[in-house]
Amino acid sequence: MNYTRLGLLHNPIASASHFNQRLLLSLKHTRGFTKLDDALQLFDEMLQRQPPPNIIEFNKLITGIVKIKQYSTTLSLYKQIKLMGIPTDLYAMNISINCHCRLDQVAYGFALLATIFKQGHPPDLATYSTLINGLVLADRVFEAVELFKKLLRDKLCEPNHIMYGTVINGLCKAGHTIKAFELLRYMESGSCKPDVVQYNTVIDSLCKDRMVDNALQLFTKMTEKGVLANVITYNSLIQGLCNFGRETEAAKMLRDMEEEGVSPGVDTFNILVNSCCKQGSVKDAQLAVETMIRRGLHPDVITYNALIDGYCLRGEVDEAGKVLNGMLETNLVPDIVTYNSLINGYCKKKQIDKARHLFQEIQHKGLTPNVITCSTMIQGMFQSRNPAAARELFNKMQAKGLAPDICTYRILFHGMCKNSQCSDALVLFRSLL
DNA sequence: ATAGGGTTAG
Repeated sequence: MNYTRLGLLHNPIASASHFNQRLLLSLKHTRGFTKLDDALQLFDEMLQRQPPPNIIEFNKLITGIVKIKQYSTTLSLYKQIKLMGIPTDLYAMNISINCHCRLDQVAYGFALLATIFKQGHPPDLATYSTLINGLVLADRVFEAVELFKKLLRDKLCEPNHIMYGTVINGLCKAGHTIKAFELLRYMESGSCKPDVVQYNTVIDSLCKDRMVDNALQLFTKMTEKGVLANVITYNSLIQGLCNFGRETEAAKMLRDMEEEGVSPGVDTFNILVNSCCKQGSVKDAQLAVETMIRRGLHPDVITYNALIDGYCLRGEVDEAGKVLNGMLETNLVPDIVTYNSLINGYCKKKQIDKARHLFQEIQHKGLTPNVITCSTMIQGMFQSRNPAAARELFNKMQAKGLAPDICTYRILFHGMCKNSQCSDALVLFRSLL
């Protein structure tokens, strides 16, 4: 037995995580943190200026903060602006409404709408679009459509393509692709012609509904109408074709897009890489990655995750470890998905101790195991004939507020039965009904 | 001239 080869230092995973800790540390001082800090510092400085800057200047700065999804921060900044007696405008109101909606507080958004009215200024298209989108985000699509209809009926505004797009998106998200398609047709017949965004929304939704041929038809029609497809259009179609085993057509679509002068992006390649891996051909996936690099595109976390998962599914966890090292060399930070794949890989190879080790380590690193992480570990524990440990983790995950999903239960019942605990499994099952 | 909508990955 060669103990050196098994030693921690030579374990790609172990050395990789050491590397990763350094990365996490350096990250704190580069991205995110300081950027927001800088913005906040500038904000304080602006607030103290005499006379204070225009609200437009504040809005500009705050827009950047919204872009990095700091919605609560944004709202507290507006509160400060208000306290300083600086007059706000409709832009500020709309940004605030959007933040409330993103924070799952649509009701506050509508409260701000009332404020706008009280101040005697009419809301604009952006106000309404934001609120409609807020209802969509809250899974209240029916109300979103009702609001939209009311605006049309009462002639409160003339919808533009963004408002139509918001409603079309809502209908798609709620599973009403056909209704969305009808609204798109309505746009085509009216004066506010659909642009590529509305077509993309419906095309993507058709693909997800397994109606790839209808999506392709719509794509053709859109092109005939002179609306140019963009990279998102092609991504949706390529994804749709790959999902239903039509890889050859997907490859042709890739050639077509290039002929049309639309360059595939990292996302486009990720779809292909992922599709190759899912089909079990990690080698082809590697080739796709080489192609993307040759074209000057940089693989991202998703690219690496797909490769790692591809190897792990085949039980080739050592190969996956090599990919992980390559990922770290490019300064990319593995996320929970990366580790879920690796844990799964170890479990598949019956190396439950390594899986456990990784499970511990990600928590030290500040990553939170999710339902998939726990379910994977539970499955591994059953497979290594340790039903007690499996049950313990099952209880622990719930104690930590992680609700088991249907997969967890499937794994649990299957594992218990396989470990001669059929009657216990049945009792547990009954208790769930 | 500052706000609101679309795709992908696990």
